[in-house]
Amino acid sequence: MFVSRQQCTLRQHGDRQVELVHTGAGNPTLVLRPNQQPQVLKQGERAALAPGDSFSLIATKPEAAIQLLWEEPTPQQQQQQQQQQQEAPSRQLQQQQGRTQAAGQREQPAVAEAAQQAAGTDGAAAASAPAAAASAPASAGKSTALQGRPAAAAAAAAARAPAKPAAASARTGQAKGGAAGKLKQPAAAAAAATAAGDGADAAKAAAKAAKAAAAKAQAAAANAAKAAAGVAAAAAAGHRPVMLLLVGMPGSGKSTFAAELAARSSRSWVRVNQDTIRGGKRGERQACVAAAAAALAAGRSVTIDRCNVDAGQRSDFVALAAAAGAACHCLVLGLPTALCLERAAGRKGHEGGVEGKGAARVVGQMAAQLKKAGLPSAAEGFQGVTACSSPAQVAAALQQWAAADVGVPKEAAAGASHAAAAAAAAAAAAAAAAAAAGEEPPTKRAKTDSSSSDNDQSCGSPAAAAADAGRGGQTTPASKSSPAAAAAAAAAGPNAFAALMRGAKEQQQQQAKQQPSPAGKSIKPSAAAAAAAAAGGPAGSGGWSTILSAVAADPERHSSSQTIWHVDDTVVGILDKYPKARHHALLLARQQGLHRASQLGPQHLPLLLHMRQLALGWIQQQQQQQQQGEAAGQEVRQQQEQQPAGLQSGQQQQADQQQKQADLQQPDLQQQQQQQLPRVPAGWQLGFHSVPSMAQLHLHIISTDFDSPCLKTKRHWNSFTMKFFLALDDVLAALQGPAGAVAVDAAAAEALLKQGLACHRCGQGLRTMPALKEHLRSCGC
DNA sequence: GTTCTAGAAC
DNA sequence: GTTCTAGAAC
Repeated sequence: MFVSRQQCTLRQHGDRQVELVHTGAGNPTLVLRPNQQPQVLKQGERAALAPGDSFSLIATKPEAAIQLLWEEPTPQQQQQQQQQQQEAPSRQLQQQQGRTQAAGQREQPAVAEAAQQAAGTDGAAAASAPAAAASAPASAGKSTALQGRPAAAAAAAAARAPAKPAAASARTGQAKGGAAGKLKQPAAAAAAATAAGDGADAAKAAAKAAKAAAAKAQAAAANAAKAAAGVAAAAAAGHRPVMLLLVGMPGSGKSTFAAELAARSSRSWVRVNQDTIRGGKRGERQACVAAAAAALAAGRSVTIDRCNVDAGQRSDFVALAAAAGAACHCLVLGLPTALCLERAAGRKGHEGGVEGKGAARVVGQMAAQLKKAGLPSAAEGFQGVTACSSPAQVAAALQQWAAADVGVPKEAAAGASHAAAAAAAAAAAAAAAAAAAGEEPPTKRAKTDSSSSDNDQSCGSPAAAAADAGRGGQTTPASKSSPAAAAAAAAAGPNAFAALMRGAKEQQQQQAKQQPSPAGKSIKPSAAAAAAAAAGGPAGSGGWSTILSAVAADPERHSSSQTIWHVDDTVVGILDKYPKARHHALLLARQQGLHRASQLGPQHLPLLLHMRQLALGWIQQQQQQQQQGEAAGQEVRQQQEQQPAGLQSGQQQQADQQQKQADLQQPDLQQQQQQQLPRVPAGWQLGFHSVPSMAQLHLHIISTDFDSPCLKTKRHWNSFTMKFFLALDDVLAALQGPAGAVAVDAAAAEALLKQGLACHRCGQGLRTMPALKEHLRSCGC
């Protein structure tokens, strides 16, 4: 199987229409865009793109190729554009400043830049698909094409090209580099003068410093006041703004993350960047604080896109958010220094001038500062701190942030249709329950945990916070002595699955009462269930078998339950009511009538890839939570000391170790190199049951420890360890193969469930389930 | 999917 | 006697 996925953002391209054109050898390429249905692009087909579109390309075969085409403007249009640019550069700058980076770029076309990069740096990738060049349509003259470039290469080049607002084009040479170095803090000046023994100057400097401090306090108070009013108004309208403070060295992808988040999220995000805060030029931190306050005042969420290397630099923003009543989260983009350096050195037109040969010095300085300062801590006032140490983790964090609605109050989320409103509501409910029971809410608990170590990291990703809150509600049920506590406990109590099971039964009973038979006797529940099953799907013979269909059809109805961890237009993620391992979740397809893997076809590839991405994100959250629970503060400090980059976490070490195990388990390195999708971590498996008991296609996400009291029977065991379990990647391969389908022999699959028990690791046969479980505990295989 | 229970296995 | 399984019921 070959699946290559690349993400990129299309920059403004004048007023020209931009299109993706498939020029490959007949293998479809998938085009994914936020808030749009995935599009399968076949040979010769085109997809129109709007300026600022963020999109992903998934090439399903190496020879698949995509070209970016655009209509050349007429001379008259060119003249008109030039005139507009000459007349209103300042207006353009102002407009750019107020927009997201992804949507506001009016610089040179990304496609052209991508082509330049491809010619210079991506020759190998381009050369990997000579067929694409040969098959490129002769459309020159009317359009300009990236001739001979496969989709993956084009997308990779575009993705590597750093996003670049128009402000950068207007930046003067004077603004580059050391503007920040010329700034002096009043307090520092006063201290210096005092140390020099200059009494009069010292007094002047002290007075100046005091005046500056007073002015700063006054400005902070004013900022907080207007921000608080905006946040309160937005909250009343159902969308409480949040602040996301990014931490990372140049080249770590902060700006790209902010732009992508703005493009993908249903929230309205404002990106505050210190490099462009002063009319496109670098400004002071306080200007960023003011801009953040203005964003919150306007009811918008805000990303703080600057290095934010130490707690001191972050404190003003945290204080602002706290004063305004907005949740403040921290995301650390702790990518390896070498990678950041490579990125920074290779980019052109960076808004802060950190590029080319000069980038090494800046990146080095920032790396040293970050290492010295250590990881941000929730104790600084963050609701959550998420540390990413690889591009894959950053991508997962982006996906989570784009999908989650952090900070949405419960009452607002109840009627919201946004993806993770349910999770946010669950978190709020669990927090209320914990508070009513005299406990700290999850967010405060995170602070307490992290306070055990200055450098401890807590993982406060949106969904992780919700999941954490959910578990808290389960393990520490609230007292029902007060109405508030009872309501909260009801919201955070038994999960949706249990409620649904009860609901289905009650519904059957009600139907039986309301529809007496002609003889005056009630219809048996089993008859009603059979009717429901016949209408709802092929699986099962009771009402329970259609429960998942009910969740998939109407997740909002069950939004008070913490078992729902993800909702979007195509899938719903829930925790398995009866987990067969320490970690076990399900991703439900929402398409009606889609019940089992044997119904899948190539048209479902976007859905399955989407599920795969979500599943990996959920796994990462579980790993983070596990790491958070296991890691003592001392261990974390030791790990940080061992990592030169200063940001690589214990979690990454664990991931690396798992990756090594995965490598050992998967010796086909060539295939792995071709397959550019992130791999499923060792110790986890994703897949479908060949013959599911329950209707509605559901992907199992399960850890392979199989350590759970709910795993009781031979059927349970074999359903996850035999070929009865269809691995997602095998399903993807089958759908891309000649058959384009998953072949399932139901009778053979059922027979597998009755075979003898054997350890999934060492293969040892065991006679009974208790013997197997004892073996799993003691064998260490 | 789980729970219940009769009966086989030990 | 207890433990465990398999199938019916839900």
